[in-house]
Amino acid sequence: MELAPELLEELSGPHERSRELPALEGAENGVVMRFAPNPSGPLHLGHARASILNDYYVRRYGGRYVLRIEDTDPRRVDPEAYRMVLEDIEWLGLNITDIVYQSDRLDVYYDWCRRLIELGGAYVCVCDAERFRELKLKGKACPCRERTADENLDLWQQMLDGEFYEGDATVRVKTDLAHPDPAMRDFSAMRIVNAPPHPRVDAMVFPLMNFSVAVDDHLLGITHVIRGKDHIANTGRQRYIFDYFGWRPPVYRHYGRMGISGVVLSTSGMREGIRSGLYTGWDDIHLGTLRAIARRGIEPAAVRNAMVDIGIGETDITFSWENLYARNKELVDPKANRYFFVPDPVEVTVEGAPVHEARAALHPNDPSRGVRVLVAAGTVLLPKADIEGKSMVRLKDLYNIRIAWDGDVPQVTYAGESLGDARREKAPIIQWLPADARLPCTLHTQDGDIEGFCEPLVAGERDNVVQFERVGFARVDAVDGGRVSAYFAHR
RNA sequence: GCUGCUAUAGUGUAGAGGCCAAUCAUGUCGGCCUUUCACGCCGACGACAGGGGUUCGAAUCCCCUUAGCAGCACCA
Repeated sequence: MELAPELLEELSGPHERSRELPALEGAENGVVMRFAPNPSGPLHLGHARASILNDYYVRRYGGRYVLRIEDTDPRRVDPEAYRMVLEDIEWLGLNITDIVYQSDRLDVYYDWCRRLIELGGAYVCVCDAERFRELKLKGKACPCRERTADENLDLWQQMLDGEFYEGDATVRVKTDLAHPDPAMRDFSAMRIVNAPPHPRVDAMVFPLMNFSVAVDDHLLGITHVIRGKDHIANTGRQRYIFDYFGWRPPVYRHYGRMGISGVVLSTSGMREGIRSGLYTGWDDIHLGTLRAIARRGIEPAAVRNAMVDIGIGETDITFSWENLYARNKELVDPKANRYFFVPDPVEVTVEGAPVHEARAALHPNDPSRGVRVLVAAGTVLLPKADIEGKSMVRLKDLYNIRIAWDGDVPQVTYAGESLGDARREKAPIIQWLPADARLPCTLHTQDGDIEGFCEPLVAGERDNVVQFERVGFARVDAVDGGRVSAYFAHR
């Protein structure tokens, strides 16, 4: 039998099952796109949307995908972040073809800045920033605007020669002081930063984002830019630079704001929390970093599918953890082995029970994977919350027990093996563990840690996502001296 | 305040004047299956922000209102 190609594709992985996004104008012959993070910390869900959406279109149309590290603000560069950003990109599986560090390109920016000044498109402003702001809001020119190109060239050289201190001079792009949006008026292109020193380059004059971005987008041949709408004003500013040089700007798409609840997202907030001990590190599960959700057992393809589902709409949205979990579950459910985890355990001896060997499938939909063998010799561990108030329960894959309550002390007796009996009495079927074959296990959740025990075989699942039956999916993070540490993903 | 963008079910999304008493996913609720409250299957619930226009006809076009968001840095 022949399989249809689209079926084959589906069998090849859950990767491309997501919906189709709108076409990009002018992309038919391939695209050059970019992901341009600032190396101030590891990547988070906000970065994931930007990078995956761009990645999506590069894969769809073919072309190059440039990773551009935007490290032109020494104050906002964390040397560690260079490594973390690369790690996170690899985790996401982005199809990066080129890597560019802006700190390697300062001479390029200096050169184009000089040309812009020669063209009369920029001037060196030595006004106090506050003073300039007042003038700008009134739509008035500052005195520096009248200087000739030659005078500006001199001042620019002085900036490069270190004859100005930080804050005393800046290069401004001449735009339109009457522009209805004050945000467009004569924005800065170059500035001086005396301290801290840049970790990668010995320099004091740095381009501001709008200048370096415009220059690089042109020089790198970027054809399409997909970014958040917080950049709309920047697009307008960058347009001036393109116009001065007669360059053709890329096609821009600005998607709406994405609110993410329940986690900390701001880099400064995360850093402070880590410093103060509130968080264990960049992968603390209360953070929205990719390494944090990876630790929780969320797969990169789930993030990708969730982001493509969200798309590039201009509407502001709230990110749905629920939807992400659903995406993850469809990936993880077929793979995850099943095990028993007994939270908040009660140890009981089952009166009259024969020694019995339970054979529980590692995966109910895939018998070929085999079974876990659990031997119940009479004393077992049961999840307290599941037996409270019950008179009969069935221990899954084992036998039925009857519970008589002496106050809050359960008296447990053997009630036969019949599954039919359990069904007739509507006895819940619950997980359990032999008292003598168990591993202490901590299940870390965002709401706190749950202590309990799990099957010994879980020790062999380090770094895998497993399903603790009736509890949910969890990633086995560490196995240390017979103790299991797992992170809850979702039900 | 100024400038601009957006507004479809709980959440995300499709829809570019008639094919929409509005798509898909997720969710919730029922049912089936099942030695997990997983997976799978079946069914149900649930939305065009409000008001005016234009048109034979509007979720789709225009205006107003309301709401949300973004920018107004010598950050990215």
